Amino acid sequence: MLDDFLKEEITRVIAEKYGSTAAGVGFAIEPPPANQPGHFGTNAALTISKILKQNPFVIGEEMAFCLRSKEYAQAVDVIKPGYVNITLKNRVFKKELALLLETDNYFRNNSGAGINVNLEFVSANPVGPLNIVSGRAAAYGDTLANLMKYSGYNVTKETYVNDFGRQMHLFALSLMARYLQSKGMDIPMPEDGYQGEYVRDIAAAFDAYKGPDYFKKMGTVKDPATHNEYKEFRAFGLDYVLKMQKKTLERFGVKFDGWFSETSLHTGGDVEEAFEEIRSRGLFYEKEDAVWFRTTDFGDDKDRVVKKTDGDYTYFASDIAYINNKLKRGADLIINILGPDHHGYVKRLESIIQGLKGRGYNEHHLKVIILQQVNLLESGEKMKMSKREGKFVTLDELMDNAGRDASRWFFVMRNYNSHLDFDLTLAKEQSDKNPVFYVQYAYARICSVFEKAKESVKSENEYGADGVCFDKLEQEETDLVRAILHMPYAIRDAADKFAPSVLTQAVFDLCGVFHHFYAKHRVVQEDRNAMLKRLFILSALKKTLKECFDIIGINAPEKM
RNA sequence: GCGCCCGUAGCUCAGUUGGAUUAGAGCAGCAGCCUUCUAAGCUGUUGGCCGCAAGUUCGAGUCUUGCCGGGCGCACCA
Repeated sequence: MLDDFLKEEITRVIAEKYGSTAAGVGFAIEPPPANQPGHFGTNAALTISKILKQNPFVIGEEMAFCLRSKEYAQAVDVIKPGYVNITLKNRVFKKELALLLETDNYFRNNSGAGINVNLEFVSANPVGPLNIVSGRAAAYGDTLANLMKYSGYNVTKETYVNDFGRQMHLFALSLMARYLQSKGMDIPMPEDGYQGEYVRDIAAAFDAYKGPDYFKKMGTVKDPATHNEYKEFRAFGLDYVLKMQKKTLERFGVKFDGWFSETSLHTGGDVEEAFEEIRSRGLFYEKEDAVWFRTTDFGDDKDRVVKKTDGDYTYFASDIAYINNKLKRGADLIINILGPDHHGYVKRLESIIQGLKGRGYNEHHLKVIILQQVNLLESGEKMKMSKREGKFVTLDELMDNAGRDASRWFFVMRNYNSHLDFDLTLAKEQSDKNPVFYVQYAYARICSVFEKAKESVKSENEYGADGVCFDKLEQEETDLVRAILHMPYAIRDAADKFAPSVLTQAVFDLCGVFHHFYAKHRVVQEDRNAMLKRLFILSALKKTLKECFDIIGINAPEKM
């Protein structure tokens, strides 16, 4: 990466001239503003001037003097407060592009080498179709997983199936009621039951699966919750919904390494094992016949019940066991992606990891990411969603209207701490307002250029690094090359910040630079040297975009 | 009342550990560009007391405090 190379070079210069203390101060490498010279600029002189207590401009001049003698430097300028801008020789760019084209892992880095990450996301109740809130989590989590893999992390993508508690129970009762109603029985839906139309569909599927004799066998149903057949409805409903959710996610391009059942934590002894660990640290106590976790030790508002007076475990108990289970499976870093209604839960999760592993465990071991809410707009109006009432837009419906690519792009284009407005009307239009078309169009255009070039260039080898001349580059060519070479940096940055939006932004910018270049310069043309040079640059761009699209999980269309 | 997130252009958002005498994009608005590799594109232009007020600093959209406004959460529910 060129950014890294220059950072090392500048650090070396600082160390030689001003010593190791100054070299330890952070600084930025960034492209200078359009009206300033240079390919890369640094504010290093400004940041170290604080500890050196010297005029930053003088420091900048001294640094520039050292840098000018380097073989890669064409020119070095020092600008007003003390910015040092480096203009690189063109052959440096050519060499770097050649490297990009030759290496398989050019866009990868090692900042997360050897770290096992358990990345949990979606984790929806298995009681219905996935909605757009899960959609945002799915797109975000999947892209983050890809980014972290590019940074060398060993990532396990996992989703948690809440098949143990009250919601599952209500769903099973709802299903049973719909089934019995379809048989003409006057069975009311449970209070807070699931009213969605899809429950009737599942009841019909149950009926088809079991056959007509099943109903006769059931006898009179007084209390569905204690009826003999309750468990069968529950099992069937769970299985049906999970298959449905898996299908939706598959269509969305998201595949989990594991679907983890909450029930298995209770049947497999994980709960007691985890409790033992926390109890041994003296963090549990009994009060009013319930067991409490002293989470206030870790900054929580109040202590939390893990085992109720009636002997049942709370949902929090499952979480304790689940985190313990993840640790046992070798996770060094546990990432939880949660919905906006869960931020009160962060302290509790942090308490768990410290209760299990001891104090001092922090965000390097557990990172909770709260995805802010998705507002669904229709013609600019906010739509209200409620799962209970069965009024919500499903992820499938979204894909029907907007397509997978636009949906995924929209979900990750904003950072996780921003509310996301998703305008259905806009997405349905599939118009140029949609940024995903802008970037895909760039890719299709490049493919089109290569198609056209076949008429005048026999073999791809002709525009390999050896066959092209970089002595002279147009401004738009230099801009394009710089934008391409910035991408590995953007990928690492996006992973470090858990922010896929950094990548979509960089891709969008890169495509803008390309469209600008395309409008100004022809690729296929009489001047053979210029043509080959541009084909060389575009082949690097094509590879770059393809990799970025793969990370984001969108298609790279050759024609549009 | 307490806690978390957020207030930047008409709308949706960028703005890296404070720094380029001019705060950036996209959409919307206005004005242009297709005998030439895809006009889903390009070019130009309009539009900002960066919520308000103090403080720290040579320097604040960025840090501190207070206030105002919006969203969400504060269960022996999940």
